[in-house]
Amino acid sequence: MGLRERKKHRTRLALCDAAFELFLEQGFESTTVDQIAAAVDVSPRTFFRYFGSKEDLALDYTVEYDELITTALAARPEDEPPFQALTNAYRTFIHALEVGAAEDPARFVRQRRVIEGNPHLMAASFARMAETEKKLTAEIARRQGTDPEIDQRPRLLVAFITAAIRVGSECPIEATTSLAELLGKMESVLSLVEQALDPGWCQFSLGSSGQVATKASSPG
Amino acid sequence: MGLRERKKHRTRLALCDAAFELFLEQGFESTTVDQIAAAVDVSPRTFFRYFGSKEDLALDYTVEYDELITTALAARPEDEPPFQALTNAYRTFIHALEVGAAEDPARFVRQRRVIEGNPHLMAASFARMAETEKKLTAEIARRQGTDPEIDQRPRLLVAFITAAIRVGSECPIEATTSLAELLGKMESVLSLVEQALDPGWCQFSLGSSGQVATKASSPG
DNA sequence: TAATTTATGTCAGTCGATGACAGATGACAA
DNA sequence: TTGTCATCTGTCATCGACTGACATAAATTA
Repeated sequence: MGLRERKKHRTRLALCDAAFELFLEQGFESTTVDQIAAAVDVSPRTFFRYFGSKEDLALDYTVEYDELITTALAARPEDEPPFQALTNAYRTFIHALEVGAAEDPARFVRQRRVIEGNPHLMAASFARMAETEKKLTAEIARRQGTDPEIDQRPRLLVAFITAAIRVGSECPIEATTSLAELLGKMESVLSLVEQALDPGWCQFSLGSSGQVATKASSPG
Repeated sequence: MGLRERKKHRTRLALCDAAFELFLEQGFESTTVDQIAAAVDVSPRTFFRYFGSKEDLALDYTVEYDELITTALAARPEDEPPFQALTNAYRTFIHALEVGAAEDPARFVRQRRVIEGNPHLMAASFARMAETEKKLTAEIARRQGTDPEIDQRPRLLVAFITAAIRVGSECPIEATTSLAELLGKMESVLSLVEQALDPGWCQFSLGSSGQVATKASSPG
């Protein structure tokens, strides 16, 4: 890796660090891009060459987590039933979080706290989740051999799982939550989902019941 | 109602109409507040006296729907099991949509299309849903006599229902979907949820199994 | 009609974000 | 080492969303 690339990498990290420090100190909204840029001693214009927006910076790490889940699902055996494949992918995700946080255990919690402290960031993170949902749905539908545009079950099943992820990674702003606590909560919510869903339904496949109830009107 | 109030009401409607017309014509992002204000012949500053933001206008109607669901839940009999209460509240919502759309059947679909055509609006609408979730969760927890901070089941159950609402009201941008089609989809997704969830789990109440698995660490 | 309240317009300014151009700096070949 | 080239960066100008302050115009009430 050349000097140029190393420098870029360093600036990017510096911007992230400075930004999150300021966010935690004075909030997301009241931290200006100018402040962040000044803290790293680059021009505000340069900031936008590294991150498309202030929001992009705050949600930067979520991208890698989304990728983590989608690839984890892709790695599950083809014949694994949809629900098991999804929950296992989620477990892989939790585990990756545990491992990846070795250097800085508070990082994930810190980031979640910044996000949950700001409605705009919450909103944006939901929207990203929606993108991930699309990918997961496509993969489940492919495995089951159904068309996700017609059969709503893959879509709904994925929505259940991501609902669990959301609930599991909620992180009250007041109380000082540790990563261990948060991971524990994620595990427990995951097991709640496993209790909640009808195991028969979750093993739906092409031709099983429930297939029809999707399009209301006749096709033209 | 005095002249002043009537005038205000009229301006508000005019702003909404003009805005949505422009949104559908040229997109949400590329429609400026100045354009909307000009179309109604008010100053841009006045626009912001009616709506906190351009986004607020686009999501204006969602507020009333959120209220609809929460009050529908509150109206369910106290002894109705949580899941039934939620699904019935959702049915009430669908029905209200059907009735309320009598004058302008395309309105709901039009609004959904504007929202789903723009990531920012999608994001914001998720965030509002999250607020509604909080209220619903509080109500379910109250009925079941559990603490939503400790027992994650009300939270998760509500998240399932709102997941269903999200999936049900998704409205592909390309295809021209009618309100009837959309309502039909909502109904069918609702019945899918009823099939998917374990009826036993959904009747959880204080002291039933599943209660413990929520907090990971010891209580201090 | 006079006094009071309230909605609106104007103006100035902040902040996020983008395009255009010029200068600085690292990469690479001769 | 030197010169060329690609790329990074700063500066400047600009747009659009949004806000506070103040003055004016209109509606409400006495």
